Amino acid sequence: MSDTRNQEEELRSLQDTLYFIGGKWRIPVINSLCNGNKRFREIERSIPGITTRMLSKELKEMEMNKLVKRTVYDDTPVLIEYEPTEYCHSFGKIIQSMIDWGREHREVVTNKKKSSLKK
Amino acid sequence: MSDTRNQEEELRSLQDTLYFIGGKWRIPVINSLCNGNKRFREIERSIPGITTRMLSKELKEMEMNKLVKRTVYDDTPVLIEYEPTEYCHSFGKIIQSMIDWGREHREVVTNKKKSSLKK
DNA sequence: CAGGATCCTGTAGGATACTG
DNA sequence: CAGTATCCTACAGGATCCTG
Repeated sequence: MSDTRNQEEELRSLQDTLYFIGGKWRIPVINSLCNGNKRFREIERSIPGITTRMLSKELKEMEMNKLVKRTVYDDTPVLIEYEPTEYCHSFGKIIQSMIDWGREHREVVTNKKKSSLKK
Repeated sequence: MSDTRNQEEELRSLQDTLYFIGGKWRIPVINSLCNGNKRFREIERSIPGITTRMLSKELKEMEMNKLVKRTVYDDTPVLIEYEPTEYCHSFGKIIQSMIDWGREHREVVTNKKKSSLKK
């Protein structure tokens, strides 16, 4: 119950979450799924810049980690749908607050981008 | 006002925030500062694994971006203090929800780590 | 204590082309 | 449509040692 212990535990929880977020695309993909996109191309189009390779990897990992459910309907042509699990949705609140924060601080962040590393 | 436009705007805000989070250490550093750590070594010790090089870079960037205020008190030996700005604090809520999420999903995330990529 | 300077490497992730 | 397969590289970030 010492303060140090508390901070350690906080930090661990925090780093778990950071680890979970992982790469560049995890969050946008979760967001897209939570917005109702289900088909591979549909998700792809909703995230400008992502490549099929990256999306494919993300979805595979997310399936392994029970973040999405992949369903194959095989009427020809094959139809495949991805759906976010509850676990996935549980992350939605954080994403929403990230969106809000980003919106609120648009200018600041934008300025930062501009002045980034110019020598 | 179309739905697509909204989603685009959401995504932009989200990616701004993600960009802001940036590297591996930004969030832990903000967290440490918000927990009241002020001295370089103090911050360093509160974040196991970080190197002086990384902390130094983070703090410098954060100062440039008005996330911290650096104050030099020059009684010998020189004393230096870092303090989070309001802007920095504004990110605190998100960090807190990350901590909560991480805590709540500890097992899941932990299992994920273990089973990560073993062929 | 508060950092700076160097050297080095892994790997995330981009580009591109192909398949059933 | 729904992905796989290759090839390739920039750069984030680790390890180490040094300085005022």
